[in-house]
Amino acid sequence: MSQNHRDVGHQTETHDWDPELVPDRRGRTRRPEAGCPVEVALAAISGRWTTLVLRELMHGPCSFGDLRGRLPDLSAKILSERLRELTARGLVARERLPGFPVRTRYVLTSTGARLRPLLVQLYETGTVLLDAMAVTPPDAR
Amino acid sequence: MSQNHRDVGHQTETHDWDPELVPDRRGRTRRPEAGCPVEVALAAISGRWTTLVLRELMHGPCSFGDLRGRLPDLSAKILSERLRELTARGLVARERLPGFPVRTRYVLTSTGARLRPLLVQLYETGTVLLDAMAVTPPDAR
DNA sequence: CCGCATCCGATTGGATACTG
DNA sequence: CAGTATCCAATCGGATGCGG
Repeated sequence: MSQNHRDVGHQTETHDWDPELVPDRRGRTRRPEAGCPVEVALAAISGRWTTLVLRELMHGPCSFGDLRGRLPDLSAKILSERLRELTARGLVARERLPGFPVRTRYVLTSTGARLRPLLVQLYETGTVLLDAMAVTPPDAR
Repeated sequence: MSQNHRDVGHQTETHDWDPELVPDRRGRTRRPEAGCPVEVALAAISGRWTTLVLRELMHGPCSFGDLRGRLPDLSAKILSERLRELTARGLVARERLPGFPVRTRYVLTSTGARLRPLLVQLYETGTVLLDAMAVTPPDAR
């Protein structure tokens, strides 16, 4: 069930596409295009530290200082940059609480929460790769 | 079932960790560390074009020229760079066939094939994000 | 046909210091 | 407490041309 009709439509196709890997036309790109779902997901988590910031927020709302405390080696500049990006992407919301000193909370949006399965899959895949590497050391060529 | 024992062990912990998100100690890092499974998985697919090259190889073995044909906007330099990286990571194997001109085939290793669920999850997550964006336009702040 | 070498512009990450 | 401003080094992606 792999080699089939090459003879339909206007033969613009160059391939047979695996329907699990590429279920619809948006995945049949010849270049890294912004509209491709894979690129969208990668863009959502792109940038160093981003997955760690998301991990913290998955555990619940955090203030700027909370995040700095949990990720002490992440500079304020980068943290603020990441939070701005995530906010711009609609994955995180900033809540300013009244009073003094200013209190701010960062919370995952419902969209941001939907990244959870991806983070879990990243963890699982990474674990698999680590195990495979242990069996077949990286330089067994 | 969220707030519990903070009083065990030597209280080096700062958190309660979500066991689905962070099943073991390797995920409880304060920095992007090479040993963290999430970093390992991200490193495996890192680099522009990498997921596209993997997508092609998931459909079966390819020669250098096959890949160039399928991804015409990917320059030879970058393609060769990506293939070297993937090979060094143990995800792809290079097979040189005898004869002239030289024939080379690139094939996923069994380890490389295990990236499939990650690529599928990236696609699914991207689709979810695209749908969410359609409902709540990116600039609805 | 299958690549590598060189060069270069753009982007990224980070250290440091400063403000409301 | 919650960030922004500047500056700088390193990395990355890509165009072009050469070699086995």
